[in-house]
Amino acid sequence: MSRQLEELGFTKKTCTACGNDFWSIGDRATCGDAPCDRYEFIGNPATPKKYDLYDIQREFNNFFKERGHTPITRYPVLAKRWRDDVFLVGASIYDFQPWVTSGLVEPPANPLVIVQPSIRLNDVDNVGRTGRHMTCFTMGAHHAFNTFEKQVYWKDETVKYCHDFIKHIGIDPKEITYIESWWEGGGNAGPCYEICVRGVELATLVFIQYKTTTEGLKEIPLKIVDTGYGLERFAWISQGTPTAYDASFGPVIDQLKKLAGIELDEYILAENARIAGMMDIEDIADLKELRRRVAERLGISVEELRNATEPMEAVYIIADHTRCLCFMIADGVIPSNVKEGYLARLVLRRTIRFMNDLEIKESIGEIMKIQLEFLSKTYPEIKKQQTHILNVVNLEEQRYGKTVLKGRKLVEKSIKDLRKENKNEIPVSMLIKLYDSHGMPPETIEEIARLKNFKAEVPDNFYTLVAAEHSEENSEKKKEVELDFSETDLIFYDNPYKTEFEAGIIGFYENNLIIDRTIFYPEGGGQPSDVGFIRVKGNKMEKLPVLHAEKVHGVVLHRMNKKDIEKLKPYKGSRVTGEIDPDRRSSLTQNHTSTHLIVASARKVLGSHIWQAGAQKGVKKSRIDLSHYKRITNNDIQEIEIIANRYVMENYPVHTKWMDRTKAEKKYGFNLYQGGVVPGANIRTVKIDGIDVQACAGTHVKRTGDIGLIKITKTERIQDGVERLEFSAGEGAIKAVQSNDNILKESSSVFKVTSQQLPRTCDRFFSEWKAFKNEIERLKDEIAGLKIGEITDQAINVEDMRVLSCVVEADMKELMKIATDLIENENGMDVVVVGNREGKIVGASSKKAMVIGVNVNEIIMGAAKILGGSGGGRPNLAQGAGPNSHKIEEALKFVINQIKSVSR
RNA sequence: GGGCUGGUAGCUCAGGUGGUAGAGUGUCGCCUUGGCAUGGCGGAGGCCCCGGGUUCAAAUCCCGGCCAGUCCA
Repeated sequence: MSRQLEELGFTKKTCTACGNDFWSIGDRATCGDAPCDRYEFIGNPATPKKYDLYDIQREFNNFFKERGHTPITRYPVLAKRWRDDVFLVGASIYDFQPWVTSGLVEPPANPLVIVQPSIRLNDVDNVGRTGRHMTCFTMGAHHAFNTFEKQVYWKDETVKYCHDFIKHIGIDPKEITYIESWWEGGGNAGPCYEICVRGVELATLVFIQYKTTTEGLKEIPLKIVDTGYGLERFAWISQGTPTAYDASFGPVIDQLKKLAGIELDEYILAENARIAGMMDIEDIADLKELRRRVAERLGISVEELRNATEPMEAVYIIADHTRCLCFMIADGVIPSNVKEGYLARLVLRRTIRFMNDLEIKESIGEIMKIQLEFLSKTYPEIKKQQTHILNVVNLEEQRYGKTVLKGRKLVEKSIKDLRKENKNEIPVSMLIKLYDSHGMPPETIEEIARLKNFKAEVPDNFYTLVAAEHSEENSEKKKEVELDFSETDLIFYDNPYKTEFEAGIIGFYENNLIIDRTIFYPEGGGQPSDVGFIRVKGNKMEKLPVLHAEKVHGVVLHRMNKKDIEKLKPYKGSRVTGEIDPDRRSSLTQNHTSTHLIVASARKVLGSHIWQAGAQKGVKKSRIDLSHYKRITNNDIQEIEIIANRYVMENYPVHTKWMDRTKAEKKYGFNLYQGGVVPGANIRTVKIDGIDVQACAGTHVKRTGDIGLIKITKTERIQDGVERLEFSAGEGAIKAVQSNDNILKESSSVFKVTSQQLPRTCDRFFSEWKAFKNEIERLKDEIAGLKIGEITDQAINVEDMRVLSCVVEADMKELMKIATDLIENENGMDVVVVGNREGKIVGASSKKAMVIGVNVNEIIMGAAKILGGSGGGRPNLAQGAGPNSHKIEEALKFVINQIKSVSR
């Protein structure tokens, strides 16, 4: 590891401050990294020439291109495009994991150079405040992938390249230190050098040679040079600006300053960045400490410092976040409440909050335009997505507005409720609840409370407390099945329409038969397995059903009934014939090709951001999940349906072809992985000319015309940002249409109208029904009034109360009306209890009766007990019922007796 | 994928512990005024999201579903 450095005149030393080993030219006590050394470049650039971020990117690319590296265009920041273990690209090496780094797939070039925008959100709180943290940064990297057969270059050359590049841009080698360290990440590990100049770490050179596993480090067949140059830092050190932000996106900051009407205090910023550089900032407590130290150094109070710096920091945060959002959304992230979409929403809402702090009147779309304008010069692909980005951002802003408005009302109500309880502070538990369930940022709650002269204190560890609310769930890990069989030959690929075949039995695993070749499609890629039969060749044995097929490490397991497996066991090594259910296969095939057509149509109708987020094919119906930032309207669905069916009618051939993964990616891009990330060095491409290409292992029709008909039957919002379409293909589609037809016919026959008239008829019936309902209500009221006249003379006097207790021909509703009317309408009644022949009773009482001590609910309860049921209600109005309706007179007598006993 | 909210009049929302569905706003009519702004009075407008269950009784309690919001991985 050291030969090259020695050759360059470096010697190894130990840092007197941190104890790490490092290399440098000449005498030196400290390692060159913060906090052992402080920033020495602010206001004092380390290079003779000033580089902006674009200059340094070009310089970096050209430097390595001239030295035999092939430049590769950047990958999308949405890592999901080719891998399913992380959401976003956090470093250039993510582009090549796991296929290239595992040695399975050839790299796109070797050696290569790439300038990769990368996103890391774990330090989002530090952004804008430390002068160096960003959510989105540009990682320059040169990579070499060394295999046993092909050695490209390793440590010595890497160090030399790095050294030469730093020298090339004009930094004095005496200022460079190489700190020896160890690196781990993304499932790989190896020794590394951290390269520092004037207190700032500019690059890391990693020599990956291990895989990190639960059992520890495992050597991998490849030796990978993984370098990472923080290009923003290079721009910063070359310009000597107070912060890395000014150096990286100064023009955006200038415009934001104008909009917000603020000036930056370069002196404070520089001092802040210098001190921040000395600190390892991880949480809010660290940030507070940073403020304290900066204030002390400047000789002002923390309060004064905060007032001075917060607006500047907000500008930096907005500039940083909008840049991050541009990449995210341009590359296909749709803001939502889950996964990477949630991360985008988080950043977006944070941006809006800081815009509000600065009282910027413009919408976030306007701010994004500034950023887009700036980025478009370097990234034309972002410019292309401008309309889409602005659509998404504007919609999100509206949504956030609604959320905050709702939350604000909730907070105001909560304060009101708390005041009633004589409290003057919002408890932390409520802050957590408001944030967790309603998305109210605690700072916003604090602000509202302050306006209402109410207290609310957000603890420093607020987000830790929120996290504690969420109990940990443990994910079950699937048991790895170890099989010692050679891979099964999948003959359905060569002969997709074949339904019978012959093969040899090579073994058994649990309830599964293993044969050397098969036409059974094993479940995968959202396509269910084939089913069918197997029989021993030339034997009189009956056909044995195959229930299911799945592929484990290339071996297809044919699941069968246990008794059938036992029957087959003696025939190991024999030949078998097999057949699959042809109708099932043909339906699944039609359904599968249809998914490709529907996704392609959806992209056409809704935009190129449409991405398949999952799919499940079936015989009768299938479904696909599409990423889209709003609900798909019925109009859109119908248009998608028409285009998909047009593709069918135009009868395109469907080409399938096995291709080298890297070559396929180069040719078709990541749209290949629309249907999900597929494994392996070689991938099978399914191409419908001019419409769609996907990496797909499923079975497909020869020509789109074979599908027959595609019918989208249902849409459903399965998540924010993901819409599910259900559809049927071929005969299934016809059946779906017929079933809709039946529903229509059945419904219209109920009304005895044609189906064309159905909507109008339904509407008419419904409004008539409502009108009748109201009419009945009114009539019951009237009837109750009439019945009152018939019974008032049955009232008796108990002490000085008028009491009525009798049977009336009336239903529950009428009984209620009678009882309440008699009490309320100044008939002089004090207690009324009425019952009917069905065993229902209702009682009501006047205030006077209640003062005397008559509680109708208790009386009714007792009376209902006589009826064999129960009842209750409020002291002035109660109801009850029971099955022994013939005892109604007895119950009513009981009522009188009760009132008498109470009034005495 | 998991957790937590919510779904009631056209709109915004109330409805401790099951017991006659409410307010504000809008709408319509009448009154006040020379007319308007306004003010007063009155009316209409509810499958209390859907489907089960518990109960004498469910907007309310329980289970399932649909829709929306939100936090976390």
